Amino acid sequence: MMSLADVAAALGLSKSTISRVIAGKGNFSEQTRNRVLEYIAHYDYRPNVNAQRLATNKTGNIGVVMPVDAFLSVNTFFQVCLMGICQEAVEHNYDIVVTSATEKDITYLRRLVSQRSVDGVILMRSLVQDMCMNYLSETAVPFVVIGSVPDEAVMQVDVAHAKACEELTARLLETTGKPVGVILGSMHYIVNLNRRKGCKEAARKAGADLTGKVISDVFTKESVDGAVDRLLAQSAGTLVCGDDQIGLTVLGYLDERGILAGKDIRLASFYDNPALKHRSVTAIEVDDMALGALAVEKLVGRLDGKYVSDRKPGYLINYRASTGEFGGA
Amino acid sequence: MMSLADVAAALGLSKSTISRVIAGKGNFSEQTRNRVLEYIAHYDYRPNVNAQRLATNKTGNIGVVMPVDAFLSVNTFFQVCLMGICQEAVEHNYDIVVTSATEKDITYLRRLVSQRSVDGVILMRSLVQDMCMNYLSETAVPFVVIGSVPDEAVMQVDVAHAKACEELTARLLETTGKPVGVILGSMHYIVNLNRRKGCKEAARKAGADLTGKVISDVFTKESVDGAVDRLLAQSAGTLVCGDDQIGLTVLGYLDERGILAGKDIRLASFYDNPALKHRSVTAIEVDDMALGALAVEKLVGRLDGKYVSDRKPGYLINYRASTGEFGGA
DNA sequence: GTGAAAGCGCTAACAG
DNA sequence: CTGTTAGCGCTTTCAC
Repeated sequence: MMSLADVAAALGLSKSTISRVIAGKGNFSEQTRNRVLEYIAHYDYRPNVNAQRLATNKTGNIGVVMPVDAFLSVNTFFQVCLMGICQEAVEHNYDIVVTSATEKDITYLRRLVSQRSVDGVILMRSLVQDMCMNYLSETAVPFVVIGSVPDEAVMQVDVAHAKACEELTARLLETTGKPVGVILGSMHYIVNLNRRKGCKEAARKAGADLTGKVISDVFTKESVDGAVDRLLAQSAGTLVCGDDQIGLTVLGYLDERGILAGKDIRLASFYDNPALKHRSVTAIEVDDMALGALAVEKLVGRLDGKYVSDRKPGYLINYRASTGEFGGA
Repeated sequence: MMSLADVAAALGLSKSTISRVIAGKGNFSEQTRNRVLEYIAHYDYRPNVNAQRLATNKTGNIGVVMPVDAFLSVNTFFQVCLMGICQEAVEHNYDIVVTSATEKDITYLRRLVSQRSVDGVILMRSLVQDMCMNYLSETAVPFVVIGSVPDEAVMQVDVAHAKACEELTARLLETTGKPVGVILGSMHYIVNLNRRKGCKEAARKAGADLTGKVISDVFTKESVDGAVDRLLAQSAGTLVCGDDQIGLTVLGYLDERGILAGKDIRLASFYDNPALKHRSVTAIEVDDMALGALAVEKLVGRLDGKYVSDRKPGYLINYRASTGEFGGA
C-alpha cells in the first residue's frame, strides 16, 4: 500500500509538499501541483485516514443515533433520514457511524463518544426527557437534533410541525359541521407535543371545542382501535391521525369495520406515507432526506467552522379524496 | 485528555506495560495488572482509537451498505437488520459505518473502501447482478452478504427462504380446491428467485399447475393491483404475496374493492410485518435483527480469525385467520 | 516481568 | 516555494 513517503520519494519531493497539494492548502507551484496530482491519480494513491485523523485529532466521523425503541419495524422515517445524512456527509467528507439508543439506555452512545469515534452527533428524534441530549451537552460533544427543543442553545433542524398541523386542522374544521377527533402518539416526543399545539391553536382560532376529542399517547393497535371507537361514539365526522403509523392502523380498523374513509368518514394524517397516498388519505408530507441532509450541513458547519444557513425545511399538505367532497360547511 | 503516557508516568511504569495489560496480552504481574486496571477505571482513561488503528493497521469499523433504491420509505427490513448489526458489532468492539448504494451506483462504497475506512463490509441484500459484490471480490475486501448467492466462496447468511415458501405454499395448496395465485417482487433479487423456486417446488410435489398464476417483478401499486385483477379473473381462491409490501398493497386493494381477506378470499405473505399481523394475515416471520447479528458474527470471525459457527437463522410460519377455516379440501 | 525504542502515515510549525 | 523536524498515541519487537 502506497504512502505519502512513497509518493514523495518517487517524485523527488518532500512529504510536506505532497501533503500540501493534497490538502490544497499552503504554498506550492502550479507545476508541482500538476505533477503530484497526476502521479497520485495514476497510481491511485489514497491517504491513510487513520494517520490523518491521529495527526489532526479529528475522526472524520459523524455519529447518528437510531432510536431502536421507535417501532422500527413500522416507521421508516429514521432510515430515510439516515440516507439523507449519508449523502450529505459524503459531500463534506465525513463518514457516518450509526449506533442505537433507547429512551432510557444510551450505553452505546456513551461508548461511541468516549472512544472518540466521532467528531459530532446527530440525534434523529427529540424527547421531552432526552438522555442523549443531556449526555452530549454534559460532555460538550457538538450535536444537532432533528426536532424542536426549547433550549435555543442546542443546534436543531425541524419542519414547522405545529404550523403545518394548525393549517391542516383549520382547513378540516372549516369544511365540516361534525366534530373532529384527533389521535396522537407518545407525548414523550416533542414533535407530538407540537402537533397537539397546532391542533389546539386551530380549534381556538376557529372557536371549535376539541375537549375530549384529542386523544394522546396511543401507539398500540389496541389503543388506536379504542380511540377510534371513542371518537366515533362522539359522532366524529373527521379523524385526524398524529402520524402515518396511526393513520395506517386507523385505516385498517375502519376496513375491518367496513367504514369507508372518504365516504362514511373523513380521514387525515399529520405524516404522509406511500401506503396512505395509495389509499388517498390527506396527509402532511415532509422531505425526510432533506431533513437529514440539513442536519449534516448544520453540524459540519459547526465542526469545520463554516457559515451555516438557517433555512427551515418546508412541508406540503396533500389534500386527497379521504377528506374530499362531503361534510362541507 | 489522558494518554497512555500519562497513565504510565502516574504509575511509574512504562507505556508498554500499560499497553500490555490493557490489551491483555504479553507478560505482567498480577499486581501491576490490578494497579493499572484500577487507575484507568478510576480516571476513566480511554485509549485513542485512531492511534490504535494506525499502529495496528485496522480500522475497527464494519461497513454496511443500505440499498437506497429499495423502497426505503416502505420496507423496514434494512433498518431493523441494521440494528441487529449494531448491537452485535458492539459486542465485538467494532463500529458500524453506513453508506448507501443502488443497483447501478456504488461510488459511495468505493469511496469507503478506498479510504480504508472499514475492515470489512456487510451487504444487506443480494442481487443477481451485484456490483457491490463484484467490487468487493475484486478488491479482496472481506465481506458477508445477507442472502443466498450461488458462489459458495462468498460468505453469506440467510434464512432458508425457498424451504419456507415451499412449506407455506404446500399447506395452502392442500387446503384448497380453488387456484392459488402468487405475486412476487423483483427478479433482480436473489431472494425472490428463491421464493419462486419454493412455490414451484411445492406445486410440483402437489401436482398442481401454477402456470400463469405466478406473477413476478411487481412492485408498484399499479402492477400489484393489476396482478390481483388477473389472478381474480382466473378465479384464484388464494393470493400469496412475495413480501410484506406487496401483501399490504394487495390488502389495501382488496379493501378498496370490498373483498374481505379470510372470508371472500385467502391471503398469505412470504414476509411478515406488524400491519399484516394486525389484519390477521398468514405470513412467514423472520428475525431480521438476528440475521444482522449473524452476519456480524461471521464477518468478525473472519476478520479476527476466530471460529465461526455455521448456524442458519430459522423462520416461523404464522398461520392466521386470512387463510383460515374455509376453502378446505 | 518490565522498559526502551522504533514505527504506523500523516500534519504542521518553522526554517530556509 | 520547498524541506526539515517534531510530534499525534498507540503497538510491538527486542533487550534487560
